[in-house]
Amino acid sequence: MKINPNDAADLSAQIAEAIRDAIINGQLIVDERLPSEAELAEQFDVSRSTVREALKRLAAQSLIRTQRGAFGGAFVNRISFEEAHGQQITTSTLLLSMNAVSFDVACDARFAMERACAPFAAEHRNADHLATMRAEIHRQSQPGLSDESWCASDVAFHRALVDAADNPVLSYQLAGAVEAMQPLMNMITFTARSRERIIELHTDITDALEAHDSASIEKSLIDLSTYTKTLGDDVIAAKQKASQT
Amino acid sequence: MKINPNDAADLSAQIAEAIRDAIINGQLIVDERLPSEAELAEQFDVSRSTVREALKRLAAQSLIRTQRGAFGGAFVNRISFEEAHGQQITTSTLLLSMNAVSFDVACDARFAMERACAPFAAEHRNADHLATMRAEIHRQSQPGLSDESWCASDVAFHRALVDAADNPVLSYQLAGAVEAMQPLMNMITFTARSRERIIELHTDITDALEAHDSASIEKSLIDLSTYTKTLGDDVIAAKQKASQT
DNA sequence: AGACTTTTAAATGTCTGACAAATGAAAATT
DNA sequence: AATTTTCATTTGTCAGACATTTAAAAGTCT
Repeated sequence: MKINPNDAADLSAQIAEAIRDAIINGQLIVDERLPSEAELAEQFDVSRSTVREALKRLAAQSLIRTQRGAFGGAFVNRISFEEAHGQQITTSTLLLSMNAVSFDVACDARFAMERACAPFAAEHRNADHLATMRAEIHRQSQPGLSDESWCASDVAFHRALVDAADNPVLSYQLAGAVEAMQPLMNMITFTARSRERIIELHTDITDALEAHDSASIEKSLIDLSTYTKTLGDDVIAAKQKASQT
Repeated sequence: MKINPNDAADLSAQIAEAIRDAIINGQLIVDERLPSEAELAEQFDVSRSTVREALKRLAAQSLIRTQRGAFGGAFVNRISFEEAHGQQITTSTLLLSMNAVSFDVACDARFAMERACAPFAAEHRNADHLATMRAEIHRQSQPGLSDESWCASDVAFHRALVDAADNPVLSYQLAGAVEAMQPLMNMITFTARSRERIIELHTDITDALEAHDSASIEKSLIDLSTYTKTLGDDVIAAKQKASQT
């Protein structure tokens, strides 16, 4: 492994990149042990601190894990769906909150992706998924539920729908999108009437899922998306009106 | 900012987490300057090296950027779609290559998400998108095109379709999924006949897009998904047969 | 006064050397 | 044979030093 001296970036960034490339193109395989920090320092002709900073960068991306002690060291990490999922949520959440993404755009994206898994969910859903969804609907129908609990239940409901597709790649992508939307959804204050309408649609979705009726699931999701956007627009309109006075 | 001394993790990981939390929940806003490394070291009561390792972790996630010199320092970074996209590709690519995701599962996920943006693409596509797609189709139809160039052109084609939806959130999510699939797609050796069939479907998709016909786009995408899975299964079957003899 | 150059202070980047703590293998002991 | 102890290796942390970069501040010239 060599580093490009022309590159203007920091040494630790260059070294991290070199190792990352080695992992991506298979020169370093899962669970393989990297040379010790001292050895890497010698190989790259830098100090141990610089190597350590490079390794921390890789650790932050779950590309390696480290273990102390004799026969410890840095090992190439098999990144799990769980880890990737967590990183995706962090990234997506910040992306949405920092880039003034409009509620409509985010909503469109979210429900479009959710709709994408409808055919698979309709085919692979089992009793557990249906039970989870009905349980969440029941919770949602309880009066006096706080906005926070309502939103958490909403996430759980949609998470179950996504998981019903029984496709880990879809679950990882979609659950990330749904959870990243949470801060935006929390903006909305759900009135008793709007909750009622959403519960109706949730029930429609669950019924259609039980009936393996993909088209109806998609139709209800479109309705839900439209309705959610309406709620969001109302909140924004109310805010603008308030700021004008 | 305080760190939890009960936590068993490394100090640098704890500090990174504390700062990350401060960014996520808005205590640190975009472009705000963090205290200098020396000040952070004092605040957290650790050495400067430890603080630096924490900052490198955050930099690896594009949460901060650093600038040298007087009035330099670490600044909260407004993460761009571009950066998020790059990270997503790295993560997704490794996730797929390291976790033995079956070709069918990945294919299903990819085309399902692409189908999700069909309605939006049908509505928002402009002449540029169509021109890009037709140009890629033309390139694909040239004889003697290497497998690599073929795949690159395929990515560009689908990228244009996704971008036609004119939804940055969808683009970011989907383009990541499409590109992450590339290493799996490269597994397939496209014969002249299979290329011909794919070009046919690409043309159908482009025609439907031009006609604002969302349903036809979706239908062609399903056909393309089915056909691609067939090709993948053939390769796998051929490999198994070869390994048995 | 305004434009240009030089100085300077502050900050990150890198290096060196040291010690602490963990950990599994090997050696010693019972 | 089982248990305990020793020990070498490796990461985690610290302290201090110097190099490099950078923009503001001070100085200089027209």
